[in-house]
Amino acid sequence: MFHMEPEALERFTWYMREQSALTVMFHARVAEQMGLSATDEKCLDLAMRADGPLTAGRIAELSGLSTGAVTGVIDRLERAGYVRRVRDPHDRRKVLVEVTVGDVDKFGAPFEKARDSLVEVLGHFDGAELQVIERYLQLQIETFRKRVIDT
Amino acid sequence: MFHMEPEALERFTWYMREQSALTVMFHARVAEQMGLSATDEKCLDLAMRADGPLTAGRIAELSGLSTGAVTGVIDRLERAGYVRRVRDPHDRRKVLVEVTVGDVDKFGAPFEKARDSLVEVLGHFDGAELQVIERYLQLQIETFRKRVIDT
DNA sequence: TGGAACATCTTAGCCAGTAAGACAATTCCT
DNA sequence: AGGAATTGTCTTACTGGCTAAGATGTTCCA
Repeated sequence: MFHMEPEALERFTWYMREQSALTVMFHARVAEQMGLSATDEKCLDLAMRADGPLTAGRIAELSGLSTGAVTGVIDRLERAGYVRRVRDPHDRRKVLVEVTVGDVDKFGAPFEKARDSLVEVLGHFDGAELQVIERYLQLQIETFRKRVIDT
Repeated sequence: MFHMEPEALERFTWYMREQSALTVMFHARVAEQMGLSATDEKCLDLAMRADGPLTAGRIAELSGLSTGAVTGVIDRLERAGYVRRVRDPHDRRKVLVEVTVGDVDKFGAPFEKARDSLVEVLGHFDGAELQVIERYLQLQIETFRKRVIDT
């Protein structure tokens, strides 16, 4: 455990904040590019990052929207061709939201640009350094989720 | 320059994506905690991260909202006590939006938790490793802004 | 000085959001 | 097994923020 000077912590806080703002802008770009509202893109992202298909109700929970709003979201996503409604064969009350776009990472210029810039950034580091960065990212995600989101 | 295996790139892409989703959730938490909509919080964040006070019009540009919408945003932020309207003495058409909350980082539990988890994460690295991470963050922010946002 | 350009605010109309309840399927309980 | 309670989604009525267009007040410049 290394003790950190206050100025260093301040710098890192600034990085976090900056990264955070850029991320919000990025999502706005992606949504615009895909012809979706921020809300719809957010829900689509949830559906894509999930293991299996999500139910409409689960999307409501995860997104914080009402179930009625989610009905509208899925309507629009379905009309735009990004997802498909499938009734759950085991419980026919449920509606499974299946993402129909094979590889959405390939969808839209912002994703490609993001991927490119990631490659460019990582190209500046050697193997040992990449290990440090990877450890940092894993720890950061895990800790942030545990301490900030899941509470 | 180090050549990267495809699986490693895939892992890093996943980290980016995960971080991105967590960030969006974080902003939602902050907004909720402050009693603001996502839009209002986004605009307040813009005003806080700027060097000097922003004009209403500049906030419209940066946020992508119409000027009419920004009028409403500032109304709500002002009523909630986060900002104050000040007419620009040099150009009295302009409205400068002054953030009135001294240190907004101290505002709300989510910010504190985020700060705590940052300290916790960084505590797992020694000085040399922190330098690598800092270099990574700087490069990441700079590259991402240049390649993804400013185009 | 008078008109064009500019910055913000106001207004009307629209669309997405919530809350409450309807409908359909499932589960529980006796 | 059969009716009641529960669950999951959709529908409806209503609210509120957003856009577009125009009004108002200010500055710039010929």
